[in-house]
Amino acid sequence: MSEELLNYDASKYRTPYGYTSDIAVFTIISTEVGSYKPPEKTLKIMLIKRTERTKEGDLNTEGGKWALPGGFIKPEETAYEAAVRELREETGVEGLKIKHFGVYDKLGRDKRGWIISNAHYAIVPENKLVKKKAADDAAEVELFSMDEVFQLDLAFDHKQIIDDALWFIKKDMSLTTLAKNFLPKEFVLSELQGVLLTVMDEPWLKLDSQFFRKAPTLPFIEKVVKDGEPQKTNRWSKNKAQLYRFNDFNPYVSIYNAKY
Amino acid sequence: MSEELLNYDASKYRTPYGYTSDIAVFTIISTEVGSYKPPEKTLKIMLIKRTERTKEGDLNTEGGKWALPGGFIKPEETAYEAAVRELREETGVEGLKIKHFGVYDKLGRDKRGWIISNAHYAIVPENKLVKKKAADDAAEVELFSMDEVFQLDLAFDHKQIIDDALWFIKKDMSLTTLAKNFLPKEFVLSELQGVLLTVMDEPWLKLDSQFFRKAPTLPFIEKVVKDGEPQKTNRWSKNKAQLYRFNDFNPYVSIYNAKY
DNA sequence: ATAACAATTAACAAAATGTTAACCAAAAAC
DNA sequence: GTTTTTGGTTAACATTTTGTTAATTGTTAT
Repeated sequence: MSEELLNYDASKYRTPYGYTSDIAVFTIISTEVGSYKPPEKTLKIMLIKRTERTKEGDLNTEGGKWALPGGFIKPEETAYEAAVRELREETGVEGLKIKHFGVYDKLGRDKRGWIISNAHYAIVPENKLVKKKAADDAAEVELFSMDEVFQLDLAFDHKQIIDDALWFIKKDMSLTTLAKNFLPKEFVLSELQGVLLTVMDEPWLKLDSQFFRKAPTLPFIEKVVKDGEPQKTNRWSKNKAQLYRFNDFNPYVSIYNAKY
Repeated sequence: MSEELLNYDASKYRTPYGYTSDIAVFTIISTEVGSYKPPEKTLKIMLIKRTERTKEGDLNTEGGKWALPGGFIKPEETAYEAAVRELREETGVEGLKIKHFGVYDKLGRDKRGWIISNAHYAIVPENKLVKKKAADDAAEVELFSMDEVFQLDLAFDHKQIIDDALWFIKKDMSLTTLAKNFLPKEFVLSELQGVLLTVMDEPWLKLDSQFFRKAPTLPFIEKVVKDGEPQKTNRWSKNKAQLYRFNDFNPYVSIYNAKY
């Protein structure tokens, strides 16, 4: 560490004006498209609308614009803890996958001064989001598709943050069993396929015959079996389909032994 | 002061006491083990020793301990820019791969107060590090192997940061062409293999016959050809070996179509 | 010369993949 | 109540990619 740290002189080095935790909350919404058809799935992000005025009646910073949920971090908590807290306050949901993916610290990103944002993404299974409620300073909470969100005039640099979040979520979906956070405990292969396709677009995923042949051999999912009987459902289709669940196998891949 | 700034109630939210950028600088050191033998490669990390006392003669925070290079970020720069600057100051090298990988913000990690560290890793090809020089407040600069570093009593939470950095570098080595940052522009397959093995430990990489058959087909490296003639070298061996270089193919892998 | 050695290259059986077609049970249509 | 359609799943098979072992090549050390 350089000179600064040793002879730390607060007057010499300005301290940040604030440290915030922002969360890009993603969910996948299923819309019924007909009975006994797999529903259409769309990736959505939750945004809140900033109030025009503060409680004191002053004009609010970036008021009226849509923004990521989040807020100032208290000294006694970490950004991750703040994200957990904020997410609970905004959506009423706990125990979700939350992950840090970046820091936004460019001077000027927030007109109030030098404010650092520690950005996270979170995955909410769609059924959990019914409990969502507008929080203290949020006039409205709404879900937007990715197409919609990039049409909006977002607060601060939140467009950039969402862009990056989307990139990370795509990457994590390809490389980890992140998909399980979008799915019920026990699911059918077509549900998994649907989730993957909302985020990734590998062409072979769309080819049912290939996906349905390969998927059962994946080491991180397994058939649900009860009393020796494979469990099936006809949740989505006329024909009974095998239920699967994620096990705790940790997949590992590398570009040096992948196929191309 | 803008209107926004006035409405900001600083008393409500304490501000961090400082915002630092720390860099885990990795390099791979080759030690000759005999002529015409591929040298032994070891992953090393660069640490600096904090001085016992500040220039004013006061006891230095965490003085005498080994620490990651880094320092306070100025409001007008981003953490990334600070990392670039610090790395130049500490090693005299520019244009290197630097990547953010985490934030450390737990209260108590730095005894001086609420200080947030934005952590990066950097990759330095070994020949570049000869230019290293002790910087202003660093009594010493030294390279440590991973075994050595975890024996040391490091300053702050830098042990944790290095642990995490190592994890990220392993991951990035598997999933990106990060290896090219450890290698010269044109390299031989055994050099690539050596670099990969210092960080990853996939068993098949060690099997020469498999590695040497697969590697030439990897889409992101290509044979160096000049005037129709494949370029070869006998840098490391008696027999001439084909030179390769990375091209700009961007490899993409996924756990859903990998082999296991 | 010849043995040793690193760096390939060849050969070939075993496994995985891409592709097309068949199968099956339950609705839905007739 | 028979037939058709639909989603989920298997079967079959040619093609490609692996894992493994052996052979080849050019260069030094002896």
